[in-house]
Amino acid sequence: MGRVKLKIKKLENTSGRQVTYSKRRSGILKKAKELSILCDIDLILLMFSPSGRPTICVGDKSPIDEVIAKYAQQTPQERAKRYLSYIHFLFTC
Amino acid sequence: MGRVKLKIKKLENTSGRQVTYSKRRSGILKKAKELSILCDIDLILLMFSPSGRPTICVGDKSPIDEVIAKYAQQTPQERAKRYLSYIHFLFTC
DNA sequence: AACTATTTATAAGA
DNA sequence: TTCTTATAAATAGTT
Repeated sequence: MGRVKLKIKKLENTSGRQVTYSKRRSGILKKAKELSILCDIDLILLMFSPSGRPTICVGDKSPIDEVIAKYAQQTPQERAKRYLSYIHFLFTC
Repeated sequence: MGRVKLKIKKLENTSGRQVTYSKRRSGILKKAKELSILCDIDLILLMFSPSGRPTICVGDKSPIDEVIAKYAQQTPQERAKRYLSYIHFLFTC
Protein backbone atom coordinates (compact mmCIF):
# COMPACT_ATOMS: atom_id res chain seq x y z
CA MET A 1 0.00 0.00 0.00
CA GLY A 2 1.17 3.50 -0.56
CA ARG A 3 2.18 5.88 -3.31
CA VAL A 4 4.45 3.34 -4.95
CA LYS A 5 4.92 -0.40 -4.78
CA LEU A 6 7.71 -1.09 -2.34
CA LYS A 7 10.43 -3.64 -3.07
CA ILE A 8 10.75 -6.04 -0.17
CA LYS A 9 14.41 -5.68 0.66
CA LYS A 10 16.28 -4.08 3.53
CA LEU A 11 15.67 -0.32 3.63
CA GLU A 12 19.14 1.17 3.52
CA ASN A 13 18.23 4.50 5.09
CA THR A 14 18.41 4.23 8.88
CA SER A 15 15.69 6.72 9.69
CA GLY A 16 13.55 5.30 6.91
CA ARG A 17 13.78 1.90 8.58
CA GLN A 18 12.65 3.41 11.87
CA VAL A 19 9.69 5.19 10.25
CA THR A 20 8.61 2.10 8.34
CA TYR A 21 9.00 -0.05 11.42
CA SER A 22 6.83 2.31 13.42
CA LYS A 23 4.06 2.32 10.82
CA ARG A 24 4.10 -1.40 10.08
CA ARG A 25 4.44 -2.37 13.75
CA SER A 26 1.06 -0.75 14.45
CA GLY A 27 -0.42 -2.52 11.46
CA ILE A 28 0.78 -5.99 12.36
CA LEU A 29 -0.14 -5.59 16.03
CA LYS A 30 -3.67 -4.67 14.97
CA LYS A 31 -3.82 -7.67 12.63
CA ALA A 32 -2.59 -10.00 15.35
CA LYS A 33 -5.14 -8.76 17.86
CA GLU A 34 -7.97 -8.98 15.32
CA LEU A 35 -7.00 -12.50 14.30
CA SER A 36 -6.90 -13.74 17.87
CA ILE A 37 -10.32 -12.24 18.63
CA LEU A 38 -12.13 -13.13 15.39
CA CYS A 39 -10.93 -16.72 15.35
CA ASP A 40 -10.62 -17.15 19.12
CA ILE A 41 -7.08 -18.45 18.88
CA ASP A 42 -3.84 -18.36 20.79
CA LEU A 43 -1.14 -16.16 19.33
CA ILE A 44 2.23 -14.69 20.31
CA LEU A 45 4.07 -12.00 18.36
CA LEU A 46 7.53 -10.83 19.46
CA MET A 47 9.49 -8.26 17.48
CA PHE A 48 12.39 -5.87 17.92
CA SER A 49 12.66 -2.36 16.53
CA PRO A 50 15.72 -1.55 14.38
CA SER A 51 17.22 -0.01 17.51
CA GLY A 52 16.54 -3.15 19.51
CA ARG A 53 13.43 -2.26 21.50
CA PRO A 54 11.19 -5.30 22.02
CA THR A 55 7.41 -5.48 21.61
CA ILE A 56 5.46 -8.55 22.60
CA CYS A 57 1.80 -9.23 21.84
CA VAL A 58 -0.13 -12.16 23.31
CA GLY A 59 -3.72 -13.05 22.40
CA ASP A 60 -6.39 -12.88 25.08
CA LYS A 61 -7.33 -16.52 24.96
CA SER A 62 -4.57 -18.08 27.06
CA PRO A 63 -1.54 -16.80 29.00
CA ILE A 64 1.79 -17.06 27.23
CA ASP A 65 3.07 -20.02 29.22
CA GLU A 66 0.05 -22.11 28.25
CA VAL A 67 0.44 -21.21 24.59
CA ILE A 68 4.08 -22.24 24.66
CA ALA A 69 3.30 -25.42 26.55
CA LYS A 70 0.69 -26.29 23.93
CA TYR A 71 3.23 -25.77 21.16
CA ALA A 72 5.81 -27.85 23.01
CA GLN A 73 3.34 -30.70 23.51
CA GLN A 74 2.78 -30.85 19.79
CA THR A 75 6.47 -30.96 19.00
CA PRO A 76 7.88 -33.58 21.40
CA GLN A 77 10.97 -34.48 19.38
CA GLU A 78 14.40 -33.19 20.25
CA ARG A 79 13.57 -32.81 23.94
CA ALA A 80 16.98 -33.91 25.18
CA LYS A 81 18.66 -31.49 22.81
CA ARG A 82 16.42 -28.70 24.02
CA TYR A 83 17.20 -29.54 27.60
CA LEU A 84 20.93 -29.26 26.93
CA SER A 85 20.37 -25.94 25.17
CA TYR A 86 18.41 -24.76 28.18
CA ILE A 87 21.21 -25.68 30.55
CA HIS A 88 23.63 -23.87 28.28
CA PHE A 89 21.35 -20.88 28.25
CA LEU A 90 21.15 -20.74 32.04
CA PHE A 91 24.92 -20.74 32.33
CA THR A 92 25.58 -18.18 29.61
CA CYS A 93 22.93 -15.52 30.32
CA MET B 1 -11.04 -5.02 4.07
CA GLY B 2 -13.76 -6.69 2.13
CA ARG B 3 -17.29 -6.19 0.96
CA VAL B 4 -18.43 -4.95 4.36
CA LYS B 5 -16.73 -3.66 7.47
CA LEU B 6 -16.29 -6.56 9.87
CA LYS B 7 -16.98 -6.23 13.59
CA ILE B 8 -14.00 -7.45 15.58
CA LYS B 9 -15.60 -10.06 17.79
CA LYS B 10 -15.48 -13.83 17.87
CA LEU B 11 -16.99 -15.30 14.70
CA GLU B 12 -19.68 -17.63 15.96
CA ASN B 13 -19.82 -19.82 12.87
CA THR B 14 -17.22 -22.57 13.14
CA SER B 15 -16.49 -22.94 9.45
CA GLY B 16 -16.48 -19.15 9.10
CA ARG B 17 -13.74 -19.00 11.74
CA GLN B 18 -11.70 -21.54 9.80
CA VAL B 19 -12.10 -19.65 6.52
CA THR B 20 -11.22 -16.32 8.10
CA TYR B 21 -8.26 -17.85 9.92
CA SER B 22 -6.95 -19.29 6.69
CA LYS B 23 -7.18 -15.98 4.83
CA ARG B 24 -5.84 -13.79 7.61
CA ARG B 25 -3.06 -16.22 8.51
CA SER B 26 -1.58 -15.77 5.04
CA GLY B 27 -1.90 -12.02 5.38
CA ILE B 28 -0.19 -11.72 8.73
CA LEU B 29 2.59 -14.15 7.77
CA LYS B 30 3.31 -12.00 4.73
CA LYS B 31 3.33 -8.85 6.86
CA ALA B 32 5.67 -10.44 9.40
CA LYS B 33 8.11 -11.57 6.72
CA GLU B 34 8.05 -8.17 5.00
CA LEU B 35 8.60 -6.31 8.26
CA SER B 36 11.57 -8.45 9.22
CA ILE B 37 13.19 -7.95 5.80
CA LEU B 38 12.43 -4.26 5.26
CA CYS B 39 13.54 -3.22 8.72
CA ASP B 40 16.14 -5.95 9.22
CA ILE B 41 14.72 -6.97 12.58
CA ASP B 42 14.23 -10.05 14.68
CA LEU B 43 10.67 -11.31 14.87
CA ILE B 44 8.78 -14.40 16.04
CA LEU B 45 5.11 -15.10 15.33
CA LEU B 46 3.39 -18.18 16.77
CA MET B 47 -0.30 -18.86 16.22
CA PHE B 48 -2.75 -21.73 16.41
CA SER B 49 -5.62 -22.42 14.05
CA PRO B 50 -9.13 -22.74 15.53
CA SER B 51 -8.60 -26.49 15.38
CA GLY B 52 -5.27 -26.20 17.21
CA ARG B 53 -2.71 -26.52 14.44
CA PRO B 54 0.39 -24.40 15.14
CA THR B 55 2.20 -22.11 12.71
CA ILE B 56 5.49 -20.47 13.62
CA CYS B 57 7.29 -17.75 11.68
CA VAL B 58 10.81 -16.57 12.55
CA GLY B 59 12.58 -13.70 10.82
CA ASP B 60 15.74 -14.43 8.86
CA LYS B 61 17.99 -12.22 10.94
CA SER B 62 18.69 -14.46 13.95
CA PRO B 63 17.74 -17.96 15.06
CA ILE B 64 14.87 -18.20 17.52
CA ASP B 65 16.98 -18.99 20.56
CA GLU B 66 19.03 -15.83 20.07
CA VAL B 67 15.88 -13.71 19.70
CA ILE B 68 14.45 -15.11 22.91
CA ALA B 69 17.73 -14.71 24.77
CA LYS B 70 17.91 -11.09 23.62
CA TYR B 71 14.40 -10.44 24.91
CA ALA B 72 15.15 -12.08 28.24
CA GLN B 73 18.31 -10.01 28.65
CA GLN B 74 16.41 -6.79 28.05
CA THR B 75 13.55 -7.43 30.47
CA PRO B 76 14.87 -7.56 34.02
CA GLN B 77 11.49 -8.42 35.57
CA GLU B 78 11.77 -11.83 37.12
CA ARG B 79 8.42 -12.93 35.82
CA ALA B 80 9.29 -12.18 32.23
CA LYS B 81 12.67 -13.76 32.69
CA ARG B 82 11.13 -16.98 33.99
CA TYR B 83 8.68 -17.10 31.13
CA LEU B 84 11.30 -16.45 28.56
CA SER B 85 13.75 -18.97 29.92
CA TYR B 86 10.89 -21.37 29.63
CA ILE B 87 10.16 -20.30 26.08
CA HIS B 88 13.80 -20.67 25.22
CA PHE B 89 13.84 -24.14 26.71
CA LEU B 90 10.80 -25.22 24.76
CA PHE B 91 11.70 -23.66 21.45
CA THR B 92 15.39 -24.31 21.09
CA CYS B 93 16.28 -27.04 18.66
C1' DA C 1 2.16 13.84 13.22
C1' DA C 2 -1.25 14.33 9.41
C1' DC C 3 -2.47 13.71 4.71
C1' DT C 4 -3.70 11.18 0.52
C1' DA C 5 -2.75 8.67 -3.63
C1' DT C 6 -2.12 4.00 -4.19
C1' DT C 7 -1.40 -0.53 -3.16
C1' DT C 8 -2.81 -4.45 -0.55
C1' DA C 9 -5.87 -7.39 2.18
C1' DT C 10 -10.03 -9.52 2.48
C1' DA C 11 -15.56 -10.38 3.11
C1' DA C 12 -18.86 -11.98 0.26
C1' DG C 13 -20.14 -13.86 -3.79
C1' DA C 14 -19.55 -16.92 -7.91
C1' DT D 1 -13.60 -25.04 -2.40
C1' DT D 2 -10.94 -22.23 -5.33
C1' DC D 3 -11.42 -17.99 -7.80
C1' DT D 4 -13.26 -13.34 -8.34
C1' DT D 5 -14.32 -8.64 -7.13
C1' DA D 6 -16.12 -4.84 -4.57
C1' DT D 7 -14.72 -2.59 -0.73
C1' DA D 8 -12.17 -1.68 3.49
C1' DA D 9 -7.72 -1.04 5.35
C1' DA D 10 -2.77 -0.21 5.34
C1' DT D 11 0.84 2.49 4.04
C1' DA D 12 4.82 5.17 0.95
C1' DG D 13 5.84 9.36 -0.03
C1' DT D 14 4.50 13.99 1.03
C1' DT D 15 3.35 18.25 3.81
